[in-house]
Amino acid sequence: MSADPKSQLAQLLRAALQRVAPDLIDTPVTLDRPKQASHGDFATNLALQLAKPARRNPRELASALLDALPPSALVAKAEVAGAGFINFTLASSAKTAVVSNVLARGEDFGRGAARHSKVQVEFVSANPTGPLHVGHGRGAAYGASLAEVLAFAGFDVTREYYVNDAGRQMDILALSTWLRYLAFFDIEVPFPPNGYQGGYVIDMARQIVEAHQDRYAKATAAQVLADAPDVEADKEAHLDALIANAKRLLGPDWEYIHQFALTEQLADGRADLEEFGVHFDHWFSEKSLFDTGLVAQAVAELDARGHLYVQDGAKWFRSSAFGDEKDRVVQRENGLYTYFASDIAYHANKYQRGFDRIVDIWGADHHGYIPRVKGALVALGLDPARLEVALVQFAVLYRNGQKAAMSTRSGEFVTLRELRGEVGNDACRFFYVLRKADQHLDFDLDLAKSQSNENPVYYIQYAHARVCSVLNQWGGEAAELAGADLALLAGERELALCARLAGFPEVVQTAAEDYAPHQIAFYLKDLAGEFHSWYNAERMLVDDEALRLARVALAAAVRQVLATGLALLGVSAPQSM
RNA sequence: GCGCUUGUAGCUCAGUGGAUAGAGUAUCGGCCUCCGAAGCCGAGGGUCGUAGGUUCGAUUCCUACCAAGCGCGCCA
Repeated sequence: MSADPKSQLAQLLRAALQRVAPDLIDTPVTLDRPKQASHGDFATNLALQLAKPARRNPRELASALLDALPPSALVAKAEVAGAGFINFTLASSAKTAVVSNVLARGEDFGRGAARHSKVQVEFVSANPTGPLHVGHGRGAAYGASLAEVLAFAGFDVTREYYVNDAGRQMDILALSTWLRYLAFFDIEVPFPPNGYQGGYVIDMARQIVEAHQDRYAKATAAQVLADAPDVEADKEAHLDALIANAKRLLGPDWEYIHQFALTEQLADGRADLEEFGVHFDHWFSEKSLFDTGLVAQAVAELDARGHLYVQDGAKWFRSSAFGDEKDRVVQRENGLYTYFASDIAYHANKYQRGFDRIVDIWGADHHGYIPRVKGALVALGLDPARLEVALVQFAVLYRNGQKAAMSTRSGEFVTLRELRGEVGNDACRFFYVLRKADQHLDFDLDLAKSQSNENPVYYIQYAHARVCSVLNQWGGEAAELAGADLALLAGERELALCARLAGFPEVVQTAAEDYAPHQIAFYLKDLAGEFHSWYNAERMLVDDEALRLARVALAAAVRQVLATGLALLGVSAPQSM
């Protein structure tokens, strides 16, 4: 069979359209899978679409189309229904053919044709200033699943993590680490309230003590606090003064502390993500953009194109001319580039690397940032349509029915590691992608922990394990299944399962187009449900040899698609559980 | 105040310019001498935020309003 039933049907309809209304041949032919079984396997509203331009009664048009439909062994029944729908019921053989198709293609069933289109997906990109928390977890799960789905749909995908290793936040982490280190030598500087409070900072300080003893402790508390504004008056200025003092007092050693903290946190995050099944092809350093001069270059390019102006000593990008609500600073009065400037350079660099499509996955609180980045791209003469920003709402944690505070600086957060440890990687990955990314996610910790066995992921995994168990008891060779007489799969549930399997490639494509891996999750729930239903209603390992082979073949096909789909979501497909 | 997003069953959420709007959970009632009961079958539960508009047809698209979340720094 050269094409799937859906596209064959569409071709038949176009032929009928050519004969009934040749002047309206451009009317798009759409085929839906009706919700109700009584409406057949596919339905089209073609006649309803044609009714107005053709100025004819839709039901009359529908029957004219039916009369003009070329005969095909594919269609068992075709009828006009409702206001003017045409409902098709496929021949059983056309429905069951999917079983042999799945078994023949194996893990490639559902894979889209290679598109030679390079897509970059950038996600997580959390500041390496502390452990990843549950909010990052959602971005990680979403990004990783989306990247898998895009790759499976046929795109050439690159996964990237943008490391913010150049900014003030890293300085704050380095300072925090050093202050904790000094405390080991009784040099007590009151810890700034806006420093990083987490215990991991103390751990890093201890490591430095163990490796280098008092080497970095040649300072007094008074020196560290010299000329710093009062914390109460301005805690940010206070913090900046401490950072400046630390840099001066430590000299070249500051770089060591800074680098140590960065390396440590990056390695920790990386290990965390790897354990979560989230892999990256590239770790792109923000600092490298400065070292290679790309930031200065991007700003100079904007300047050369006449999109910058100086006001109050700072350089502004005229982003309001490109749809942003106001202009933005790219270089501060003190000469330092803003984060926005390095982000412009970063995105210009993404374009230079030749990606056909660039997907940025951001926290939804950054939505206001989109117009200025796209504006900068336009200003640089780049096509903004190639950049797509997918927003992920933060997960709001609930503990004991209360919203849990979540702040990296205060150290009050639930880490991704904790969550994974208590809920399990599979349930975690699945739970995260079980809803649309741009929807708020209420993550009830108590529920997730206490009722983790009720997570729907087990429902799907259980279906997979059940098939595996049956296959084991059947004991035959996979090759035998190719000889199954699929015509014996005539039950209502069996045909429904076949139809569901046949829909998998479409689900993959729409999930990729909509950046919506949750569609895979819902599909798998449906597939598992229909399998469980069939399993309870019919026995597979029956005495009749031919029937047994046909049913085992169907079960094996279900197992394959469950395994493929779960893999796209980064969830394991256990043989037993 | 302006902008973006969201409002669907008690709760958590899918869904779609089409036909009688779905699932999980919770509640109630059934199903293991038979391939795994982490399962299945059934029941109840809805003005799809409100009001207009476009359409043969709107829960879906448009407008206004109401409510919630987020964003409006020479922070990142």
